Amino acid sequence: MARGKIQIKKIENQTNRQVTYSKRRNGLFKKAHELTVLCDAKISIIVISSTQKLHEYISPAITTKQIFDEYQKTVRADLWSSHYEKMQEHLKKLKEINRNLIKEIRQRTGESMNDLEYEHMVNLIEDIDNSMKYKSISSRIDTSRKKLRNVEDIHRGLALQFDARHEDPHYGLVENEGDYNSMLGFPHGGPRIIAVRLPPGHHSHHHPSLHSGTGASDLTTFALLE
Amino acid sequence: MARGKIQIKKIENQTNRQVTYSKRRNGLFKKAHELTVLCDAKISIIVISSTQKLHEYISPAITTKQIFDEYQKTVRADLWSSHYEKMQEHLKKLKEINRNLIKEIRQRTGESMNDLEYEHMVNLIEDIDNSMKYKSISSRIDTSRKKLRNVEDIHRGLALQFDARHEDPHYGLVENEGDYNSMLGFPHGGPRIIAVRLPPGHHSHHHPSLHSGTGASDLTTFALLE
DNA sequence: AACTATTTATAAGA
DNA sequence: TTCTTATAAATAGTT
Repeated sequence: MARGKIQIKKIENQTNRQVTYSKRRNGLFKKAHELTVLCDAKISIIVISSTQKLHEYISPAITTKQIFDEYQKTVRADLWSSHYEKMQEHLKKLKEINRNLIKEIRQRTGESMNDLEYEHMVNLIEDIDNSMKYKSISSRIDTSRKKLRNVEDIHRGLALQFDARHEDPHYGLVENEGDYNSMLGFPHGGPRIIAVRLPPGHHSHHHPSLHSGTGASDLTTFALLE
Repeated sequence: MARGKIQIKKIENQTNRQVTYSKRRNGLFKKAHELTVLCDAKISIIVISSTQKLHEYISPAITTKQIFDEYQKTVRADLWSSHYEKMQEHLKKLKEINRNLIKEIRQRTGESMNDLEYEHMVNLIEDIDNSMKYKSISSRIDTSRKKLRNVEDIHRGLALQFDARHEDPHYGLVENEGDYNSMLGFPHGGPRIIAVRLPPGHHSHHHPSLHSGTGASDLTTFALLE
């Protein structure tokens, strides 16, 4: 940037490169320090030269470790965001499948589900959909996970009921539900849903299930790990 | 740096500071990237604004974690260097004490130690002193530690012999030997030296001890954890 | 390590 | 935010 413009590409001349490295590294650190002072920022710079020598700049009143801890926190938050978005997509798929299942079940079983139950389910799904539009993570994630579990609940219950009658539903079931839990540090599997077949006539008191009470199958789903 | 010079001190106007922060941060990252390309360097920059927002620059083909690992390695190496220097100082003190002890013992016990043994000891100490002048760490540290142990060996043996006769030696014994071992990740205490009193007439085959065979005390030192 | 001719960055204003 | 532009700073090539 002086006495002639240069291209930004590796300087092949070794001596030249060394000189430029030293000059520009100092320039970089100076700029960093100015930014620190002018804007009350905290900056960590670590530079490793082509010869593996290490230089660092660190703002006063902070340590490199502190900055790195902060960085790690943020990265984790970003993972959460991306996880959250994946959850939303997943939910969307489940919602679609559920609609199809409900529709199919209504068509196949006639009035196996009454209008009130149907409304309830649709409203629940809308509710979930709306609640997922909020992006704030931490305070809502538990609620969201519960709702997701409920949707899965419904989904599995319906799918099982459905399977009981149709061997090949031809629905685009979500094949890979995503291993969200391991991303979040849960042991493998994480919170689980289980479906149990109860004796005919038995109805759970714990869980106001949405499953239709008709037909031969009498499935009730339970959320584990509550 | 334009339309008027500014002082490098915190910009009090909030809006202004925000604008400058954004501009200069971009400038800093651009400079960093140029340095990366021109000089084949690896750079990590993490900036935390006064409002705790975090931005980062990282050179292509590397991760922040890798850079930080490298940084930690270097820091550890620096700790080693400083540890090594402390060891050298410690050795110096031990050496001085040993000289005094030897001198004292010679004076007090006459020919309890013959000239050959004395020469041997002095040469050993000189040898240690010389070897400690080399600063390369890793390849020599084990040797050095062994030699330190030997000096401690001698020191303790002499001190014990001496104490056996003089309750108050008035020597400036090193009071705090420094917990080097815990710095180096050894469990507490690390390699130890123990002095045992053997039955009169018994002489160890394992350890050509330098202690004088005269007098009532017959102490032999053993290095543990070999 | 200095020295400068130039390029680049950027402060203030729009 | 983005653009403009006068001016301050950085720096490439040279000594």
